Amino acid sequence: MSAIRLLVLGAVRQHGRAHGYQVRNDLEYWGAHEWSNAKPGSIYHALKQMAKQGLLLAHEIAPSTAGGPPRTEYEVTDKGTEEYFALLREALTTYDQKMDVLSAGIGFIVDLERAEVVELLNRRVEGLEAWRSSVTEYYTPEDGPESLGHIGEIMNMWVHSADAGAQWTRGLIARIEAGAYTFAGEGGDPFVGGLADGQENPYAN
Amino acid sequence: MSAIRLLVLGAVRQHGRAHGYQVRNDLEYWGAHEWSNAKPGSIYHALKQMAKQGLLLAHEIAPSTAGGPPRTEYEVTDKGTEEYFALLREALTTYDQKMDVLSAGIGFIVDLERAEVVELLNRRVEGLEAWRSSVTEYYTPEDGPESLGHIGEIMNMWVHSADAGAQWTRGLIARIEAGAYTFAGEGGDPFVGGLADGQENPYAN
DNA sequence: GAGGCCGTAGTCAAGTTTGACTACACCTGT
DNA sequence: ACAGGTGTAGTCAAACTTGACTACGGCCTC
Repeated sequence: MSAIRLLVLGAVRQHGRAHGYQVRNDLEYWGAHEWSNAKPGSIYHALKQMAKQGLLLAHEIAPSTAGGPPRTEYEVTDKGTEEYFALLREALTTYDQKMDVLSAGIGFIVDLERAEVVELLNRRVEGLEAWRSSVTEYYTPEDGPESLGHIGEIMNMWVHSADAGAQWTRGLIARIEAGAYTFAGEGGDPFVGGLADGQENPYAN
Repeated sequence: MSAIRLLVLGAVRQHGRAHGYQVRNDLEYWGAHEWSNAKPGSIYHALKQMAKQGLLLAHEIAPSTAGGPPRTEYEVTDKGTEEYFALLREALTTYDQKMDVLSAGIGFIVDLERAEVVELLNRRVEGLEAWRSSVTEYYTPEDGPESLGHIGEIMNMWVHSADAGAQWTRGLIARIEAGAYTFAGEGGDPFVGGLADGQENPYAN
């Protein structure tokens, strides 16, 4: 899974209804173009594709109010919402080393309830630990680690990075259990990481 | 940069002359299909593409000796060797979080000289540290980290992972400086992570 | 000895990603 | 008033990736 669908679905969902350029701006505001494949072409492609698959509803819209060509606005359908939450849960749970997907998941984490988030992250830690031991078994065979030569350093890096990932995840779990942030179903203002409609982007170049 | 070109160039280079299936097998032996995009289609595509670009020389070869369709053998050209070392150096130096590229670089690290490797890895650590401080400056603005809400956790993850990467790199540098492994220009058998011509792959499924 | 399976070697169409490009409207100075 | 810059919105071809598929020979088995 690539991060783009989750990012685009989440961005559209936060606006209720959004056109491509708005999504593109939101994602740039999050720095997503730096840690994921959220580039213009990919964003517009994802929008069209998901509209074709019924995850988004496309409204043809008259020429923009702010210059430029006419634009298409999108809305998330029920099916799209289902897909969104499936992707979000998967992003938080899977323990492979895809930083972009995990980052996207963290960005939308407050759309889930606190208890579920803790459970998903715990599953992530478990997966990471299981994977770690399967790797160390593989690269510490009876004939000793030297048999792998410098190739063993690759495994070493994986293990190191799995450990770091598990440690970070445990820290996040602790913060969340201690009451940090406001999650779904907890009243209060949900934190929205997007740009309001007229607000300018302070981080744009 | 994706890891595939480096992997394919390196694999062909180790054999001197290799056909696609051989490369595919080598990469599977290294587990590369698990941590990179080294899947059949990508491998054959990379071979053809690089042949078209003059990085590889393609020899049309008669029907295979072991059943199956006729095969094409490839050889790395001078231009390809240049590209190979450029990619290898870049893979070891750049500090972005692409595990697949770095893994591929580690796999071929002994094709460089020990002193250069240490220098490249030191550059990697420096880059990581510089990037870390630029991120922490960005997400600890004067109005405090709270302004970012849970989005700050994304930055936190990056920083955590940069720290882990730097720490692992320092460990590797120490092992290499202490004399581990045999590098280019040091005589001795270079460690070859490939399969010899008739050898079967013990890790194939 | 024929049918089926396995290993070898590679192809292909469909989908995705990339980065440069287009097209339009507003603003700004001269 | 109009040339050029800037911001808005999106398109496009080329490249890359994916995973399922083809095609062929040898081997086993009944």
